[in-house]
Amino acid sequence: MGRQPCCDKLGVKKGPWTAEEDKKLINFILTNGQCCWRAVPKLAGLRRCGKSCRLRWTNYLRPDLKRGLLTESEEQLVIDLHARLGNRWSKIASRLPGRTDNEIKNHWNTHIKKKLLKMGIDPVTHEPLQKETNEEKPDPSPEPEKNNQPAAHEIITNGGSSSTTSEDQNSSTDESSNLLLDNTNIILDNVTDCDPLMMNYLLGDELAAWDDPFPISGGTGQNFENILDDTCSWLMDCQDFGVHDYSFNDVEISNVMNSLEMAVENKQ
DNA sequence: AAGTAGATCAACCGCATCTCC
DNA sequence: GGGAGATGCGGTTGATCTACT
Repeated sequence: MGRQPCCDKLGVKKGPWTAEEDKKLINFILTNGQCCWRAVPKLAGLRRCGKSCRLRWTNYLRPDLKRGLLTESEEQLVIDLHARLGNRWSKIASRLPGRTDNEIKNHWNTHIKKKLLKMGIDPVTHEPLQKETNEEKPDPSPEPEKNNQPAAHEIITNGGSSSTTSEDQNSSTDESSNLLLDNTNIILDNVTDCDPLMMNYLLGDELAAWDDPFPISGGTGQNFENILDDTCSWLMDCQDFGVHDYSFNDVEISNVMNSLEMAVENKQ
């Protein structure tokens, strides 16, 4: 005897979320926190499956999300991380505060991939594309040193002047970590428009708070307070978040504001 | 102004792993 | 320890938007 299925599929709505549904989900999670997603639709009065609710929350409604295109520094970071981690978008996203794996994946496929191809870099291997494209099947054991073009993350992060070679990508984890650190420092040097979250990431050892950015399952809201730092005046800035679109009434907004203020006070 | 093609991105699907019974 | 559901992840789809003809 296992558990009950996540959703019975019957009567479960699909497709784009409406403002009303968003509002219900936001209200529910603000009140109850993230517990078991399977129970969320029922408790929140949504005709959605838990999976869909989780996705909607993590990819779109989460208050700690940044909106808009990735900055140049974020893009550089994505390229660098992708060179090391491959298509592990969630791992990459965990290094970019306020960004979701879906967002990064989309951005990669629509922007970065093209950019790299334009630069003559294979977005999969991060190695320079073989010029002899007439040879569909290159040497099965190509020697990267033959091509003097630097790899993608070198061009992006080091302006192509790095001494990093393709061998580094196959080196030990420690070496990779050091390289990442080096590149991160370079990025840091070049970052001029870095926002606090980005700085937090770049300067901190690990972004502990972002490992579990909104985990109210324990009911303490401890980390929720963390995201209330200067960067997350998300509800205070309702236009950006689009709260008005959800037709919160004054009382609802007031309740949320009070909660936020209390959390801020507790933190101080 | 209308039609078409390409770009974008939210959401879904299916698989892998984790967790619970 | 094994089976089954829950959750998370990556790939893909398709609706919508934008640019171009």
